[in-house]
Amino acid sequence: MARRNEELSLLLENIAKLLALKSESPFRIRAYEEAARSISAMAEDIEDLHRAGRLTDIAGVGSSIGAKLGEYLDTGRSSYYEGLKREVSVEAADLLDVPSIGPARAKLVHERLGISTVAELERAAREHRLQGLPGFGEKLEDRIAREAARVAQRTGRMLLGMALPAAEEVVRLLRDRPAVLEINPAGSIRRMKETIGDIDLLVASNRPGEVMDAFTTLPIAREVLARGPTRSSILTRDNLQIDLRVIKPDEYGSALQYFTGSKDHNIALRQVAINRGWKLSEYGLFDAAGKRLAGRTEEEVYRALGMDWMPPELRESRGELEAALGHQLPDLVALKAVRGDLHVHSDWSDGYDPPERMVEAAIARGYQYLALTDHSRSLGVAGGLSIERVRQQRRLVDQLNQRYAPFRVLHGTEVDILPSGDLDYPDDVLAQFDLVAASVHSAFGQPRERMTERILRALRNPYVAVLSHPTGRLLLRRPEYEVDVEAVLQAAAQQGVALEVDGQPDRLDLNDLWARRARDVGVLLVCNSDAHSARQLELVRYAVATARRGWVEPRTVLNTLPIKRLLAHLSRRGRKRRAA
DNA sequence: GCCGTTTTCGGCCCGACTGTTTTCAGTCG
Repeated sequence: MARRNEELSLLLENIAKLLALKSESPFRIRAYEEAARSISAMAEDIEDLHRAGRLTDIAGVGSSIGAKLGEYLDTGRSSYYEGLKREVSVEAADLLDVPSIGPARAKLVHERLGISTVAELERAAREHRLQGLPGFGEKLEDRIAREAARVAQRTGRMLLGMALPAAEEVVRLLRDRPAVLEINPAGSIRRMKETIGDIDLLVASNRPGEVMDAFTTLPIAREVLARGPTRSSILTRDNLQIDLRVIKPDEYGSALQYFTGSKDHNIALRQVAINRGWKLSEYGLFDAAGKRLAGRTEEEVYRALGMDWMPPELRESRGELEAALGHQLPDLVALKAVRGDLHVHSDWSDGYDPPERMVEAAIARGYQYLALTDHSRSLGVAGGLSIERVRQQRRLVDQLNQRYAPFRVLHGTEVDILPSGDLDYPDDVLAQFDLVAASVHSAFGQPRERMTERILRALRNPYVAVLSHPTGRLLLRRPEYEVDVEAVLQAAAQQGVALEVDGQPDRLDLNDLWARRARDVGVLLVCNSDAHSARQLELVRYAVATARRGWVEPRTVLNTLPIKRLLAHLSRRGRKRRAA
């Protein structure tokens, strides 16, 4: 099913924005914002909670917000939101997307100048019509003009797969400078969230001036947006904004913790400190007398609060604090635990590199095995393989196995699940593959029941070992298709089919929340790159990161198995299922 | 608007920066 949590979260965020424009009580506004965050972050499906009459169990949702959510879920509308929209210009809420524009300034320009859109704001700033307003000077106006122009052309959030390499590039360029003692990405990048708003870097140094000089003069810096003693921002050639902060070495741990977030995690963590009569900030952990208890390292901060240090991927306020307090954090799957990739394409279908190069790249990564899974015949646009081509490829795979032994090449297929639920090859062809992964690439618009039955039918095929990118979403472009994922999880558990966590940055499918649910249900997962070139084998890191965000441990990840045990697993379950 | 092993009222994470001011409001993370 398409989870509606984001939709409801957005509704509350929009209400919060309109309330801000009305200069409502900041606490009321924050209540809506916090409820929105809870709903977006929680693992449960909000529709399930609503059916169970448990909406007010959600942190930050009381009777009033609960009733509004209920109304929206029942009727698809919110009379409260619609009333607000009549009262306040909805477009004006977009002004809040412009940095340096908050509720007060948005309200002011809206009421005094009738400005409702970002484009109007930009024009007004360029025509110097803002300067007369109270609190607006030349510099602010200039800044608004630039920021509004950027917002007008940008798309908002970016993929982790775009943000992380940019951040790592800056880390590489700065880490060997003498003034840089430590440097890390912080924020949602460090937590490996699937999309990123801002790229934040943290540096520990006693010589901030030198660090800022180095940062603002980097060759990749196209423009310096701000330069201060502790914080600077650049715009890269790729039009990405990167913020860098310099921290005193003694405070680096608490600062890294603080700027890594998530915000919800930090609020909850501060509460743990407060409960002990202490205070936690980015400068350290302090007792009631103001004595500093911790701050040099993150480990120190968490330990002083009675917890184990936890990987950033867990810090989403989804139970990790309780687990850390009870010393029961999961042993997360790590990239180095992956022994092979079970989903890659070669130039036989829509990949870029020939099978040999894919194999060599896999060997170079230290893998024991690789499954070539080119597309099946009906996927014409992707060069899907005819049955004859499948036979030819089998011979090539046999040769590759001789040539690269003991490395093991599995002859696989990413076979299309046709709209009927039939697979794109007959069983006698499927029987000849070492590994069959099935996936949906067509008829995305099928109604929920039909799509669900289509996928369940594919899962019942005894040759199918993996379901690839199970929900079909493309981040920032296309939502998941309508499918009862819970039913798919249950069927996969029952049939012993592994569900993929696809590492393509715009897929990350299953996502972290479904991966966690899969873990809880006892479904086997597989972290794949879905590489379409040798270079893309590295995308498996995003699959692993997504699984880690889902609390997944190595024992439930198929491709952490060494080759012998993997082959044993595939043949054992194959025999059992064909017998059944 | 939410919330409660101090509570059903009175708090709500907290500090820095910027630009505008001349002591502070607004914004941000």
